[in-house]
Amino acid sequence: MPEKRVEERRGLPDLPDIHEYKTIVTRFAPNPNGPLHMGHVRAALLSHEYSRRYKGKFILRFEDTNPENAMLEMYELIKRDLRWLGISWDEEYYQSDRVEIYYAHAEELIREGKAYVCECDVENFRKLRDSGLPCPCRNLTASENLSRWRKMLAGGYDEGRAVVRIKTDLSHPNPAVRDWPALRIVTKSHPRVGGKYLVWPLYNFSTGIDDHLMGVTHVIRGKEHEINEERQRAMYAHFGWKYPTAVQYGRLSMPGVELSKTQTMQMVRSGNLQGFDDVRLATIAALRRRGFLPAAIRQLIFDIGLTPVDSSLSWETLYAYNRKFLDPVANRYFFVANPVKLLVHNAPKFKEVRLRLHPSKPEMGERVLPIVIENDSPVFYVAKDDMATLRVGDIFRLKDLMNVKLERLAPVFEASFHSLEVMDVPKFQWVSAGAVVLEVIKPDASVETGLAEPSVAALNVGDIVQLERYGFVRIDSTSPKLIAVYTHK
RNA sequence: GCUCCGGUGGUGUAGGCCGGUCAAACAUGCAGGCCUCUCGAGCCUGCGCCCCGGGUUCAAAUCCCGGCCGGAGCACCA
Repeated sequence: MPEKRVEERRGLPDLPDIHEYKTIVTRFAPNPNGPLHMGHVRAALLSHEYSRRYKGKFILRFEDTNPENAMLEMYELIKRDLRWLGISWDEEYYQSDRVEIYYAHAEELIREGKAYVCECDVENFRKLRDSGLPCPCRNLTASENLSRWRKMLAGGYDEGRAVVRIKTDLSHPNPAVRDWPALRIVTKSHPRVGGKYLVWPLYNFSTGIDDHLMGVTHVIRGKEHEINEERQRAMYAHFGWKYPTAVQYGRLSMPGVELSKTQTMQMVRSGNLQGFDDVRLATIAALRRRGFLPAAIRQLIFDIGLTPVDSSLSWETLYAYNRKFLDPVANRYFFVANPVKLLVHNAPKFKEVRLRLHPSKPEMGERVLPIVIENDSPVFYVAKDDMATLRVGDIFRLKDLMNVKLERLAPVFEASFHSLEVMDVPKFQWVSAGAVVLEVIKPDASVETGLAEPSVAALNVGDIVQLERYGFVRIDSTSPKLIAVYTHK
């Protein structure tokens, strides 16, 4: 019993009002106008997790009611990202397939005098709204509004000339919720449904209606939606619906990382970034490419939890979480960045050495590092930076092999054999025969080239390994060149 | 400017609704040690926090008021 308490403390808190509903229903409702990033994933993971905890239902709903920015390729990318994160959904909807439903509800409100078609110039409307006054259209009869509505649907208005507004209390303290717009005219063709519709619902209208129709019980969303909740509540009152339980969380930021979708899209288009999975981004696609594990991202998001306070997340924290999951499963290999040649004289003529793939898990197997011998001396490549720490006469160890004494720095590094047994001297990774060229893309998108031990050539794209004393790395491509992406230390 | 919301170690969270058991917990970070043929992992020790000021109370991180600071929104985007 006491242990259970501790368990519960460490996990997510319970959702409010869970006993008011027989089945808990949550949803994730992305706009397919850009790639998913850490900020979105928070809503997705939390919503999904709660639906599973309470054995409820989880809905994926694409909110693509703005033909101006919906992107066809994003639907699949988003689904792929979600699946990768371990998220499965029970129902899948596209708002662009539900336009008729929104029309029916709009018409109902208009007929009942709870909404009206406004032909006012936006600026005039705002002026009136801000002083709490109705615009001329508001007082039209229901039948006048109905004919305006039919005119809208029939294409009788140009873009921007008419909008359906939901009536609210004009004295609401926040002008932004007064008579908010629910549907507008967009002539641009929609990437999924083409030019089928001219009238498109705005966010609050379609989201509000869908949440009710789909039986959503808990809406988990960022606090930037607080005002939207108020707007939607006004509409729910018109329909006589009960508003779901809303939970909001604060903004998630990552210092030095661009999370904004519009900014990201711009940089991708302008060529400043190489794609949605550019290593400098915190999109899910980029994190996957860099070698982050879904489990690490899930754990981190759950630990951040549901607070309404803003939180800023550093890469360091992300690294720490990922390392915890990666370290036990990643194979180890030798890699030397910026290699320099090293000759060792008078050394035993080893042809190869067998090493564990994981230092504390012999069951993971071994790999072989062959050694080439030229003119009676074994030849190695070691990292330039490592050699820079030494002076002539210093003793160092070629890790897992032998200790040597540095004899001369030029024209090539030369050392003499010292001993075999492990000594308390610097230990450097090395490669020799069969080493393969490996390019590593660093987090700032720069590239470092080096030599990796032969076994690295047999790795597959997607494998995440540790290059000892260098860092974790995910194999990004194997041909024509062997390229890895640096994950973190 | 207006309307909301929030402020716990460097960072991320727990605790706050139901004041005392909170000179405050966990993770990460940083410092040191142990271990290890990796500058990784693991283990141990240490550092470090209740925004400020009043009030209520025997007692406040927790309740109230004020201030300061931060955030969100004020789109015919989502």
